[in-house]
Amino acid sequence: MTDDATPAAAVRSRARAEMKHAILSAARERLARDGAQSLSLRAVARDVGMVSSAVYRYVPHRDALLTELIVESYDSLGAAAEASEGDVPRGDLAGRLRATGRATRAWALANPHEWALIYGSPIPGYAAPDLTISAASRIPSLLTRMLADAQRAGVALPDAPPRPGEAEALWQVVEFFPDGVPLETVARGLMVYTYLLGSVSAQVFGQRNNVVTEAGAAAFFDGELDRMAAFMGFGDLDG
Amino acid sequence: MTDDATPAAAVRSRARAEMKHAILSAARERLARDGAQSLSLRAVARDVGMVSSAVYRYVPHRDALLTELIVESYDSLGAAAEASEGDVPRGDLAGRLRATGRATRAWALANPHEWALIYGSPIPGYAAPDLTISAASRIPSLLTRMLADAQRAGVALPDAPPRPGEAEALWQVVEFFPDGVPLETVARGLMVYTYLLGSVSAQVFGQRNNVVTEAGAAAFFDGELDRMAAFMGFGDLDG
DNA sequence: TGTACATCAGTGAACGCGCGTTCACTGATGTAC
DNA sequence: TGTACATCAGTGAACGCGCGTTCACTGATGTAC
Repeated sequence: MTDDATPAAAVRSRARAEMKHAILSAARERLARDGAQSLSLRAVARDVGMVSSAVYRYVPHRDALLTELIVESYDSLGAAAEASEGDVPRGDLAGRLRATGRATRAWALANPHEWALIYGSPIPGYAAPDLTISAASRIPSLLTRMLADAQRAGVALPDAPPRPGEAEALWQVVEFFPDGVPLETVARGLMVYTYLLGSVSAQVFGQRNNVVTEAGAAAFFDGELDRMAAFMGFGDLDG
Repeated sequence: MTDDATPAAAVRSRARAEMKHAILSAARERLARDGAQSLSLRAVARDVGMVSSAVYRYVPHRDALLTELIVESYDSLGAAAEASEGDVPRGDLAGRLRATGRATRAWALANPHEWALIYGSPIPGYAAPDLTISAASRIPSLLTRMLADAQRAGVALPDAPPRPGEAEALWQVVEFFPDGVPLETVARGLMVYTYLLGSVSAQVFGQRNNVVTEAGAAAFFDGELDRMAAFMGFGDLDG
């Protein structure tokens, strides 16, 4: 991408990259502090010590800035979850799910505005480009890998007679799984993912205020994860 | 509240009430069309054919308008869910859960901005007053009533050895249940509620685009509800 | 080595917009004597 | 019955703010001959 044909060009393009990085950092900090609604190009320009119009040398428009932050957020969360999950022995499926869930929750509580940006209400007028869609897949990938590993290891995965319409509804998800994973397992896998996002959102967005005590929130979330692991056929907590 | 001591005063207070109603209607329409972000007092004033400052005769400030819309939304959703759930025979617990879930989903898809207002990312700078908290309890009440009915009817509710920290975490929820409902049931009940909000949000906010087919979304949601019913000990789909 | 030219990051002013909220006011209506 | 007064919904102008985006420009730096 960068034109490094001459030393001077290399210097220029490095400076450009640094400037762009500074802009993104400032935007990231704004987002973390005030949320996506107050993220304006003018504010970012101010933070970085520029006149607002100068930012347009680096970012074509406000939405592009948002897109970059969305991708960064997905990646930051994905990396955190992968790191935690990777520390668990491959055979401990419930442990891998627990690590993924805990890392997701911890990241979300530490970065509530970023969480809201990627999993909260859609931003009016903003259409997420395809770029963001692939960045969103790191957590789902962890889950599908668990299920694939489980199947390879011969763990008995949830199975049941097919429900009407479900095969059609889920064909796009089914394609991500190796052959032979039961449809029931695919459906439950998507449910576990749905549950994970739902529970973490409930916690981050304050929907559990006056419901779950602050002191007990982490312990209850562990319980939720273990029950979801049982629901998924990892371990036998479900009795 | 209204001062109807004289006929004239009655006319005045009726006119006042009508005007306030018109303002709220306009605000509700704005919210439904453009979302909470674009809900401004000035826009509402325009819609209702007033100068912006006149609205202050009826609404003390923008946040109060938001609060009224939040309460209205909770009530509208609660009424819809109660109506559907009420049509199901009391003994059919899985059916009651399914009706509640379907009504919630239908309401949310029909009123996505209202859904986002009450269950989406928090609005920056807005602190929900207590008023909204009680309005939020109609759906949870439906769920606790199902569980109370189940217990009264002698249905075997989920039970398990207590998990560390969970009794402490959930004592505020436990208080809503009749004595003798197992802690495991309370925990799962909260999980079903969490799941309901999470799944509906995922659908309303477009997080299932390219995941679940549009044609199959309703069918898959039915499957989710049935699995949650089984998780709750309603019926024996769980095997 | 020296000069004319090209590049391009950053400036500053401006356009046109919308917002929440305040304030002194008008003018219609009803009330009290 | 008639007049002075009180009430109060709605007006219009203003304050002070922030936003995204455009555009002609300056001035430093590097390039080509």
